[in-house]
Amino acid sequence: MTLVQEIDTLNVERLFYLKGEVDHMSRSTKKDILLQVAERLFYEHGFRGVGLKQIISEANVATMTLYNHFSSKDNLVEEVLIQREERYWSYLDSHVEMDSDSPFILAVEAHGRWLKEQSYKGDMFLRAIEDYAGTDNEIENIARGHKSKLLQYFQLLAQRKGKDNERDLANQFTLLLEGTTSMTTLIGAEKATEYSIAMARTLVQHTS
Amino acid sequence: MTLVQEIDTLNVERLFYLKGEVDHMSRSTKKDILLQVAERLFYEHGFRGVGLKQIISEANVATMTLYNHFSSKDNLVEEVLIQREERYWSYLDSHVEMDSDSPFILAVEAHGRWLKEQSYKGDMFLRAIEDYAGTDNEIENIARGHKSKLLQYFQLLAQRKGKDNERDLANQFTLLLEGTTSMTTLIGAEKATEYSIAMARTLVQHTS
DNA sequence: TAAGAATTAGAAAGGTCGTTCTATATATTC
DNA sequence: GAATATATAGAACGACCTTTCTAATTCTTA
Repeated sequence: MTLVQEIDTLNVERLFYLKGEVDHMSRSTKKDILLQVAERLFYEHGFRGVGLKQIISEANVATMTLYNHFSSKDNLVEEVLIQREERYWSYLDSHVEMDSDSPFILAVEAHGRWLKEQSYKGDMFLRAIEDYAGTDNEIENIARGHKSKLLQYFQLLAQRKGKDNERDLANQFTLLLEGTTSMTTLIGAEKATEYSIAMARTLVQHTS
Repeated sequence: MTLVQEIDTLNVERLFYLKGEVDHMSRSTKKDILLQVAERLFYEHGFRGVGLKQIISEANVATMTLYNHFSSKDNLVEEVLIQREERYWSYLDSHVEMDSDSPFILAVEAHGRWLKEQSYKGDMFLRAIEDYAGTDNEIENIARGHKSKLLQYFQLLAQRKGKDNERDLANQFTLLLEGTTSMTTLIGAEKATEYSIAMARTLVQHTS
């Protein structure tokens, strides 16, 4: 059982909410295309900066096809976030060898690769929190859920490695990842990751 | 001469661009109110999430008063960013004692106080870069200018303190500040700053 | 007090937005 | 092959957007 799977068993309700009753096998292809196109456009221009017209146009789909799969634009945003989160965790999971000497460093490296391939410009979840905060929206919940799972991830990792200050270490590494993501917008994923790995090594060595 | 002033002399064109020909003494009160209201609303709901109608309504001014002072919404965004940047730098300048033993720590602390008072939720400049990227807009230039000035700031600080790896240190501290800002959205400025200061101390001590 | 500048409320123009509707066409399934 | 589900194009809706216009009013200042 991977670390992410373990966290999921701790948060059963949230997981159920995330996966819903969706049968992944019988998923419509059109829906997948819509999710993919929407994610790209939302990420590039922001949720509010992209209209449904552009999405259906680039997805080569009729208006009603979108509304057949998603009850509203907000619902589309929600599903985009859920899909992106799943991809992020499977990415982290597949790159972090828990029994390694330094799983923390591996996590930072994996996050760096994710940035290089999927997040060259800012963080979609943070953006969702900011854009939809205070509007009593499910979107914010989903995005915040992802972030608290990140904290849990590092906390559990610290626990596994017998660190006594799990909570502090988890927060520091989450801060490090968030900083790397922001820096990617400024100096690119390559350099940002280089610096964060250097910092991570220093932290692991010199934190009680 | 403070460190920020010194950086400004290095970037004369940009400074001139920022300050323009504006005579701060004869500035209209209405304009100030508009800038203040717009900054608050833009920060809370995003540039695209706030309409001019809401801004003029909360500022208690007429539509034409806004257009008398700003040529467009984009121009309003620009001036809001410029004003916010000025406030940020005077904030940092007034809190960082350059001759201190650890000006780096002071800078992190000052940034933390800025977050607590002015940026409880994300970074306005990063957001501007993301929202307006690729649209050939002055807004992105202003926001990116602010970020590169931040890098310069730490680079100059490192240089002053006789560190040999100025560039690396500057990038690492900028990453740290950006991470703190992001974490503020998740766990609040208080705790985020606490963690970043701890990390900063570790870094200063154990980086060549 | 007279003249010029700034501000006012509100309407109007011209767009785009999210969403719904209609009517036709294409797939899928029994 | 009939029945059911899914997709199509595109018009229509009302709401909201930024920007412009008008004409009356208030403020500033010489």
